[in-house]
Amino acid sequence: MFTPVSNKLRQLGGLAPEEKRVLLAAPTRLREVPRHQDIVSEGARLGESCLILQGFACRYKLLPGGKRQILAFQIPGDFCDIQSFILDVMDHGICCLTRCKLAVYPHATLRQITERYPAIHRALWKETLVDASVYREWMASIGRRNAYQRIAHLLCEIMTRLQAVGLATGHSCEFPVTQADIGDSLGLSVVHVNRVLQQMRRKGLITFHDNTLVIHQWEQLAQAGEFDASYLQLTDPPKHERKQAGDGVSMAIV
Amino acid sequence: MFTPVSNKLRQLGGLAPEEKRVLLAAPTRLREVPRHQDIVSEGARLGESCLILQGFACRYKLLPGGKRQILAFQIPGDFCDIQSFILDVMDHGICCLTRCKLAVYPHATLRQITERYPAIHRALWKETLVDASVYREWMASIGRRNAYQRIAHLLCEIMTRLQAVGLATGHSCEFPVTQADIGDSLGLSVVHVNRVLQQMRRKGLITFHDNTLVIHQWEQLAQAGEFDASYLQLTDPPKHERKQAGDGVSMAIV
DNA sequence: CGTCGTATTGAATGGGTTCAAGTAGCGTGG
DNA sequence: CCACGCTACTTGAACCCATTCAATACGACG
Repeated sequence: MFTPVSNKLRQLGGLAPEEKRVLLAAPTRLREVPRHQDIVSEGARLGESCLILQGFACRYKLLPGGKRQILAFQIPGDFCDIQSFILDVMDHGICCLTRCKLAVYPHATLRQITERYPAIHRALWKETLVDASVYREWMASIGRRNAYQRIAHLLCEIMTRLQAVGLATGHSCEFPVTQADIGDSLGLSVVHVNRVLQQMRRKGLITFHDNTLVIHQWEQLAQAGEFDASYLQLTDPPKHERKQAGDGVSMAIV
Repeated sequence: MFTPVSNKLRQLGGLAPEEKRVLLAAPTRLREVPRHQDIVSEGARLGESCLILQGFACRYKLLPGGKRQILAFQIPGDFCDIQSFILDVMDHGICCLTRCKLAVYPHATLRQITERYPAIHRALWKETLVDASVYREWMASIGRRNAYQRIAHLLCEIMTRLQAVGLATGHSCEFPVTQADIGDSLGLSVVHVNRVLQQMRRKGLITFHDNTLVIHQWEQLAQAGEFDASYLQLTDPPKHERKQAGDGVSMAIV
């Protein structure tokens, strides 16, 4: 069913079959959140964390002036608010870009699991460290790359991450964001995003419409964006068309 | 001796005295690193992690074009490369801004401790989550604030963090960075940093020379930078002149 | 068929960069 | 003691990448 999740679990480093089973049996319920609605809002104090089964979301901050900064895009398999398990108050919101299906993990359950299984504890920690690694790369992008490079880099990142969880076919994937979203994630205006995307299309590097991104010339785009996937900490090189049995485990609530 | 560390430990959330003792007894040796030298270099695979006892450091990335992005400033009490305990390869370097004294924690030791003491495991995880929270705030700053706001925000952050570990007296602290460093941390050119700092000086908001930062008008600067300290996750409100007994624990190797 | 959200285009403006030159402080060595 | 070199800071002027403002186009949807 939710192969992205089992693919993701494989990334999560060194979990034994039993530990994977424990993690998949933990969520107590399924939650659905409609498009453009918060999964978690800034300032919230939570008693549970959510794993994305289906759909796209984004972390974001709203600044006093009304400007928005998107901090990350979250895709199926991401444990999108696991940090609330440790930090009391959310310093940012998480909003659905599409309708999302989530698996809900009560913090009490996570507490029991992490105290009993140090390997799971480490795996969840790792998940947040990979997030942090992505933050760092974005910071470098926003701080030191120009608009063309930033957009190229972002598109390569999205494609690579979706490939890793089996949600891309070749160099094509769903990426349900508006040009305004891209702007808010890279510190650019909508207008300029539009112009740069056109440049890339004219050069034949990409097509991007109907929420579908296709990268026609991976090498050129990756080079333009100085993209090197190592910061994503993917243990397996992203392969296309990988068939995944999910280690024979499946999610209890589904 | 190293009061910043014991102050920091108090932030680290709900550690029992014994657990603090364990953490302080764990480092096997002291390490000193001279100014402008890497504590850890990008690409390194480490067998140990370092806690900063004295001195200032910064995380950074070098981009292919030769540009540099500073990702964070690290101060005494920061567990500056704990992430290498979980992630195999460093995706960025950490460089000393001043001579640094470090307490070295072998990963094997950390492994034993975290498996035995879930609370310490959580505390170390939390440390990295606070780092991530700071990354997010910086991203918002670099992406959506102008030069004046960015610099104001950074100066407020530094002051607040140093206050929290007892390294500021009132609104004055040591901040041993060049204007180029500030530029590289905020995505600005040296020239522009210089001009904005002069603006702030002319308005009487700050003085900043000889590596000493003084904020004369905290309210104005904080407002200009939209600074709200909550993202720093300081459990105690930073108080000046706080005397700290360190819970009667002290570091074994010192 | 009007409306809303998104994409597109042109033109003017501006925040910040880049280039270039000059200044100041400090340690070193002859 | 001064020349020298190094690093950090400062200033002016030209330029440009990206923003802002404003108008238009286009498709989906009730």
